[in-house]
Amino acid sequence: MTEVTHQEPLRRLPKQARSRERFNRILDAAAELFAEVGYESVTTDEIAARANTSVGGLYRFFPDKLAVFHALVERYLSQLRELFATLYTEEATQLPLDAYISQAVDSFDRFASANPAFRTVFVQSRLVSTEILAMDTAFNKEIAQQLSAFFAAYHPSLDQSQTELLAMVSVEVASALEILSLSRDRNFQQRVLTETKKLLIAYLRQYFPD
Amino acid sequence: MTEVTHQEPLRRLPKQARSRERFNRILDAAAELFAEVGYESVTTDEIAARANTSVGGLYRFFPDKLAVFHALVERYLSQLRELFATLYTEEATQLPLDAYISQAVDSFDRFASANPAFRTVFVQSRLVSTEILAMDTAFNKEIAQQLSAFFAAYHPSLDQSQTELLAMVSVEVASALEILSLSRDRNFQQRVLTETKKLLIAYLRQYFPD
Amino acid sequence: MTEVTHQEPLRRLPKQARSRERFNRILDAAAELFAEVGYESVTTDEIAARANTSVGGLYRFFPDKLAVFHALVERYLSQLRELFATLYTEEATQLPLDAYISQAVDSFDRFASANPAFRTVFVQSRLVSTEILAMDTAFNKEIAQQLSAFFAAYHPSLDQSQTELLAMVSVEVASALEILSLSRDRNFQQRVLTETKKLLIAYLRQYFPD
Amino acid sequence: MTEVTHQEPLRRLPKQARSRERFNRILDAAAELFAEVGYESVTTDEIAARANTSVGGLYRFFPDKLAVFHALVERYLSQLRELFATLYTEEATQLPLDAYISQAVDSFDRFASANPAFRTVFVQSRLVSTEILAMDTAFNKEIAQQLSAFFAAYHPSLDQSQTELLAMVSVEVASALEILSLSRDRNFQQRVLTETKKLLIAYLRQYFPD
DNA sequence: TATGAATGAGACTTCATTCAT
DNA sequence: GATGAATGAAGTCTCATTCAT
Repeated sequence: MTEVTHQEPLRRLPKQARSRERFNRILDAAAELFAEVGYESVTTDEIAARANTSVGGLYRFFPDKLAVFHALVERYLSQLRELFATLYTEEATQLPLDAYISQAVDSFDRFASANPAFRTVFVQSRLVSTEILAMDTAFNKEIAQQLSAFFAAYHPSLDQSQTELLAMVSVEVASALEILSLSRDRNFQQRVLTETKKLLIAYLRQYFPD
Repeated sequence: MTEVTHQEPLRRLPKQARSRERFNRILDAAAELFAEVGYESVTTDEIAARANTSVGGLYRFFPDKLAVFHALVERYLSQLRELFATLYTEEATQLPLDAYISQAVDSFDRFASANPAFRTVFVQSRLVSTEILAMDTAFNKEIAQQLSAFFAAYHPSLDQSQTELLAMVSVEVASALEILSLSRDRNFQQRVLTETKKLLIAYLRQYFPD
Repeated sequence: MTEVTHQEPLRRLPKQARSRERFNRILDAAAELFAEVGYESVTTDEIAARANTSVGGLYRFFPDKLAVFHALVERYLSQLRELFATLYTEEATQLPLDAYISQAVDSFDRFASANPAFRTVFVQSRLVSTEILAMDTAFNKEIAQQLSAFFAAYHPSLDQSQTELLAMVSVEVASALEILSLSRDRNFQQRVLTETKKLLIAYLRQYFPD
Repeated sequence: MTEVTHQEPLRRLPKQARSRERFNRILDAAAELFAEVGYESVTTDEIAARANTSVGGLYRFFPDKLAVFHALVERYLSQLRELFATLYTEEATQLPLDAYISQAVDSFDRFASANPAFRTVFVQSRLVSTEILAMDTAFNKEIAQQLSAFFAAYHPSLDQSQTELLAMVSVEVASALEILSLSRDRNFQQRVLTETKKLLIAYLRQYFPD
């Protein structure tokens, strides 16, 4: 934990295609490395090298190493926000619970498979900076509230604290099993996915009998 | 990640009561600090200071910083092994599923509450050294096999790969929800504990209808 | 101190009016910045920016950062040479000592006031490069010799080593008091100027009684 | 100019003889190097090497490079304060002006000869940090006020602003000529010293005729 | 020709580890 | 055996200089 507060998150937001591409290459490289050996053990030189740039290139975009992590988390967050937005639509509320859960778990799986470093990076948030921990916490609250509102639509008589609890538990479980699934081959992944759905359905059916 | 392979895990296993006590004080200090700021960010001076020793004192027991982490994980592991041993007994097999799960979740909760740094430390294993990752993986496999054998006793017709999957999923879910529970006050912890039991029971009942 | 010896002092002496102007703008910017924060702390980017050019523009005229300092010192030197040339004329020798000193101190004050960075830049010469130190030393010797010749004209019986010493002391004192004067408001500057004249007159009158 | 404000001037004030000696060796090495190539061009590695330590050793005493400069200036300042304290005594006021000036110039010369880096270091104060500039300014004011009080004792009818001006001019001139003297061999130094006395006496006699 | 993005050497600083006391 | 001062490798970041556009 080097710095706790952190101004000036980015040195410049790249507009040119060329710059934008390098910016994202750096974030991709950082994601891999952070997931492989952890934030502190990654050197800025390594990030730059894996992104096919020089350190100087990295520091053109980011004021310091922490800002790279910060930007990476923000990129994940905005992608996830988008993902969840597509899940909580009008029509979704009309689906039977089984179908809805199945679809949600599949969506999340697609995201996590496409972003293998995602979870490992998030798990480090707490340790990297309190500001990033706050981002993470705020995001989780946001998602849980969205999902909670969704549950409330299914079963309006449940009180809010109860739907929020269900939401948190569901998200937590889905995330944990997603990581487990990613630890092995594709066949294993499929089997875990199936169990995740069975588990969530069995659990939530108790609250939403229809 | 400083070193990946690692000989000579301990300089000496302290036999004298005095030594033994200091050894444990160092591990306690390390657990707190690793959980607070992460392995790489903790300095050996800090560990020693919090354990009321000097760096030199630390290096009397541990050949290097990694060995401290290693020893800490081993201490957790042996405690957990003990815990699980009390759970998989002859009599346990006689209990109804509900009662058994409830008891197991409570046991695990007691352990985790008593060892607040436990999970945060484990989460870092992967990143700290491949050797420790291996320890962790081996341990999880061991636990899952024990639990899997247990499940097989409940329902002998399930094949092994299936009981192992159930075991892994159950352990993963229980762990994740335990962390979630520890993130807030005691009231929240109780509510999450209750949900954990409901969730596991609903899930496993599908496989063990009786 | 990056480089100590230094070839190729300038990339090209600009002839075009446009170029000439940019060249001087760079030197002006550099003078300000060197005086504000010192040679090493100034970046070539800052010089270029204050001169309303780009780094590339700067490197079109100067092979490296040191050359900028070098050129700046040379510009000051040639201005000073001109100044002193107007002071050591035939007619000057005819003036009474008081009048002559008064006029010389006033001239020097006009120059220093018009070039506020001048002294701060010179003070750094020693530290920036031995070549520039040499320039500075050579110049001081040159001035002292001119002044010494002048003194000899006033009082032919003094030996050369003595007139040279008088010259060096006089120049040194005038310079030091000029800096002192520049450290405050215009009123203070006037008072110091008056003291400078009184001091030099009192001192030199001992050698040139008439 | 790296830092402008600066907390925590020293990491630890060495009490043990061993430490104290190393502390002073570092300051001596720093003085030489700062005088040779300037604050920014000196590396902490060089300082440590010339002081026969390692960088780490340096950082045991000083939180950063600036603190070394700071401590060096403070050491000079306290030595100078002592020096001036011995000059402005009761008895001194009884001496004839000539004798007093001669003695003061000699004292200052002894100090400057024994601390060859002194003036070059001071000249850089302005550029290194505003805090150090402030120290320097405050010290000069202090000295000028002491000397001014002394002059007032010689000639009570002069107003304060006038005695202060005389004091500043005298100190400035003495310093400048001291540097000039140090630029050559011992014979030259003696000759400049003699001129310094003649100059100050001639100048001040105008104000203190007796 | 002018621009400013890219490079990478090198500076400052930390901290794991050793070892004299 | 215990202490904590000393060492120096290694990491983060800056900035002089180059060069593609």
